Amino acid sequence: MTANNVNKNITVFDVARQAGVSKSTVSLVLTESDKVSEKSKEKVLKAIDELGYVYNRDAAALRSRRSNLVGVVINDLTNPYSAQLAVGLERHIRSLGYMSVLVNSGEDLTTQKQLVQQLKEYRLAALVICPTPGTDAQWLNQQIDAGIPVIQIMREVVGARAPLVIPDNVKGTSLVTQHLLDQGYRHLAFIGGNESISDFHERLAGFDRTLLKAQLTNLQITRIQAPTNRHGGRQAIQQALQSDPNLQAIVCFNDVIAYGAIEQLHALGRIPGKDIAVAGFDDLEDSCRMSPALTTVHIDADKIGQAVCRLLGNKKEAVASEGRILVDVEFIPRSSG
Amino acid sequence: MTANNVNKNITVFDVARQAGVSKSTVSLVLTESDKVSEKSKEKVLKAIDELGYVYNRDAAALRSRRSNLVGVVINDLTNPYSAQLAVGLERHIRSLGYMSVLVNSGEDLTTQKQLVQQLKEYRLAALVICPTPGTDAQWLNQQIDAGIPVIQIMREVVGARAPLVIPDNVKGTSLVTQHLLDQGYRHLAFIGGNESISDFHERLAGFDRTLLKAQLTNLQITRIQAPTNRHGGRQAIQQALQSDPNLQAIVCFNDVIAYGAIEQLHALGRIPGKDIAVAGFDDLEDSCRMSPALTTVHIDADKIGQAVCRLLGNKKEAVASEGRILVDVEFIPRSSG
DNA sequence: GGCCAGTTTTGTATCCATCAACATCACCCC
DNA sequence: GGGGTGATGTTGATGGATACAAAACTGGCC
Repeated sequence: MTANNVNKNITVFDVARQAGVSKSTVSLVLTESDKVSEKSKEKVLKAIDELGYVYNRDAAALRSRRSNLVGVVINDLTNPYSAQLAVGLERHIRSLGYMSVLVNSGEDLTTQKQLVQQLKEYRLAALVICPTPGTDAQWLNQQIDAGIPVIQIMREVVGARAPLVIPDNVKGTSLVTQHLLDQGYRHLAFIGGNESISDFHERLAGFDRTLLKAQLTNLQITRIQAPTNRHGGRQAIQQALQSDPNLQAIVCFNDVIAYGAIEQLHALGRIPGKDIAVAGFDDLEDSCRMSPALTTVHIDADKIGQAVCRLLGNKKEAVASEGRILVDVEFIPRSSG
Repeated sequence: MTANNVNKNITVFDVARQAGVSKSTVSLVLTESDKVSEKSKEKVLKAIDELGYVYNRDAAALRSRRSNLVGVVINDLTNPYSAQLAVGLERHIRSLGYMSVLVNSGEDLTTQKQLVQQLKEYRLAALVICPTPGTDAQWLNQQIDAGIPVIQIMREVVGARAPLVIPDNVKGTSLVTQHLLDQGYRHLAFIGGNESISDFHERLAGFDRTLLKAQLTNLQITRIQAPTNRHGGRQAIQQALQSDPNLQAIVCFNDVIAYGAIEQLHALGRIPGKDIAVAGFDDLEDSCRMSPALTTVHIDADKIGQAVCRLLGNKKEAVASEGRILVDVEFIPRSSG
């Protein structure tokens, strides 16, 4: 009653008293409203600093019926590209004043469902999801109907009413394939990936269409699916060589597959980039530094982050105006192919 | 006033009415208290299901003055071991009923500070941090004093009053070094890492002490620090070979450094595991599958997760009883050394 | 002084689950 | 029968910020 209560938290009320304004004004400053004069704002900020006040997000979220958390569901954080993407997304989301809650579905449908169910309890500002194979459009639409703004990235769930941010996969593999054809290679393979994800179809389509358009008669083409990790790459190239011993060039579903392929070629005593051309997709940080440096397609994780932020910022408008953002990619020829 | 208000959220009150109990009882069920009869519990769960009630964490956190969020600050998510660790941690933390908020400091001190400041606004249940080099013990202690239970992992900030979970680094490199000595190698190098982090000192200590204990007179030892990525490994081995052209065996600070070293050796036409032995530390997923398979030290990310959870569970007791949990490591000899 | 339109500020109700303290109940013991 | 004991259940106040509407300023002008 008399002594200053040590155990009590400092609230907007204390700040208001210290600054000589009402708590509403403090709240306006905290939410960066422009309806507050420079003078009041300064007084409030000074008081906040003096008291060491810490904003209470729980109380804010309770009243405003929405937190500033953005759920980010990544399919597989142990995949280097996903990690790179997650880091970029997190930074961008934070720069918008949101906090990202990064979770990993591990490509497991049940885990993904549980995660989203749990995330809902936080009244997310938005949900960014790189959907696991087999994700149900109806389920995703349910989440949207429940009031969560959903943004799909990297992979498309057909029929979902959520805006989408993906790299231009078709363009990427088209450029790679054309490059290899231009060098005179006619025995080509596409290895890695899995038909249950949309980007596989797109990347393969870029490959196939380019071959078709070239109208060459002496082509020999091999296609091998494989798990998206190094080991998958190793196995796939083994299979591809079995199916076509005169293989000249390999388009890999992504860089990790390419890493595996290159390792396996080394082990077989064949020199990648010389005996056989290898190209990837993603342009991981290591790809430019390995030997041989990997020919690949650069996806700018930063641009993906920016696109997601554009959608986050737009809120309403976004869904209607930009249902699908295609992020440009860049072909990077290096010594491996 | 009369019609059912469509826009209104379903709350514990609605559930209580549907189940024919009070809202406190519903709350008890939600917090999994054992002070509620099986019969009431069933009624409540049925009502929750029927109404499609979603728990509101914000309200809960506001009243209970603590959220169920656990902040996880990782130093560098693009490092594969960190990613592996983060995934393991996240899974464990979730299994305890908490939600992990994964953020990436990118080894940047200012970012780390900002992140923690932001995380504080959520009244974290705990903060798990893999501290960036240069982290100030006093700053960390301030956070603890502010009421956040802090757990350090992988790296130690000397003077911080936070419990610590680290792998047995000394044992790891000791075993590696002894193994190399046993094979008769006398020209050894330790490459990679940086003296501003505690694990570097520990791993180097394991190396040095083992050499000392061996009491050999014909040793030639090289030590090269380098950034912890593949490129660092490539550069470091280049330097090491310059300093000792007859190098026989290399102890790498971690697997990523070893990957770089192996690549560079390949490029120089020297066969790792045959011309020169290479060993790593971490045992990344790829390490057992590459060629040559990498001799390394296995750190079980799961065990780290378990140890962290033990600390999370204990609350009070933990800090006193288990200030420092040393997670056992396992030496894995393979063909690279 | 009074009035206007626009900008700032303030008072009050509200968001929803939890806590503390208090009822209730069945059961048993002396 | 009085009252103790332990398990369940309930009431009412509470946590800290924001939404909303109403009030209090602005400065200019009749």
